[in-house]
Amino acid sequence: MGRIRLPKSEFKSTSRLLEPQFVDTKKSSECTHVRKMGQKVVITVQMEAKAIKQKNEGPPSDCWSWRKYGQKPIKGSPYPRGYYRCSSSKGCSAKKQVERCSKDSTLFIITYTSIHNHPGPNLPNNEDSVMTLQQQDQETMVDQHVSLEDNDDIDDPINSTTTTSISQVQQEENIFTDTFLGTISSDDFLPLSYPQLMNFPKSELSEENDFYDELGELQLPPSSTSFAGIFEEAILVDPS
DNA sequence: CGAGTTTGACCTGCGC
DNA sequence: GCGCAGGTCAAACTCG
Repeated sequence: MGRIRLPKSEFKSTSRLLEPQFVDTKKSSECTHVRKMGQKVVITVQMEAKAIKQKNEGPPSDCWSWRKYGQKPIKGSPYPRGYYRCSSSKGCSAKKQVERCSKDSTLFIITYTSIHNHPGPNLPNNEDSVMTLQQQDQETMVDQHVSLEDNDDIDDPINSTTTTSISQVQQEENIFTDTFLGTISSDDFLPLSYPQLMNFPKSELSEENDFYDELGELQLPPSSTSFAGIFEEAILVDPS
């Protein structure tokens, strides 16, 4: 496949600056898996084999719109890892990686990095999408484990001690829905609508804000300001 | 025609 | 410094 690339200097001055990576604050002892990610959210989703087949082996969907921008075979795993970027909003830096567990092909490991700088598509005024997602949820999700990674070892998120039990998740969901959503059923609320999953610590949010401050020309819409407020108020899951 | 996917090349960080 | 592996880019392609 023919390909024309910008010179290195040109390359850096364009795309790289537009997509800042979280600064890795840890030393080189950490695994390469997370070398460029400051913090991230790892979700493991188990799907029934039937559901996987019905979805053409695709990853479980969530409330956001994602655009795939890459796929790489992962050493030691028979399944490739897919790289997705948020396409719900222009300029959103949210990304996710989807891979399947090498030991359990029905288990999807979804890693979210960066935060959305815009409201999600299934806020309370969008009941249709919520219903659709609820149906998807019931259809495919057998179990969900959620963990908020704080740049710790995530080599085995499935067995990781940082994994939060589903009951804890539901408790947090109730808090969230009671406070912000009101009418939406917490039972069926999908992972990515879920505030603590996107609630990186404030330091990270301020880093993100610093980035936009530096850009100067990229201004967040008012709605995203309140969205960030939601994140800051949401309960943070204690991985321990 | 626009949005999303595929896929090979390229970039970068890390270990040796 | 070199090689490996992970992450990203972007042209070509597909789909609705």
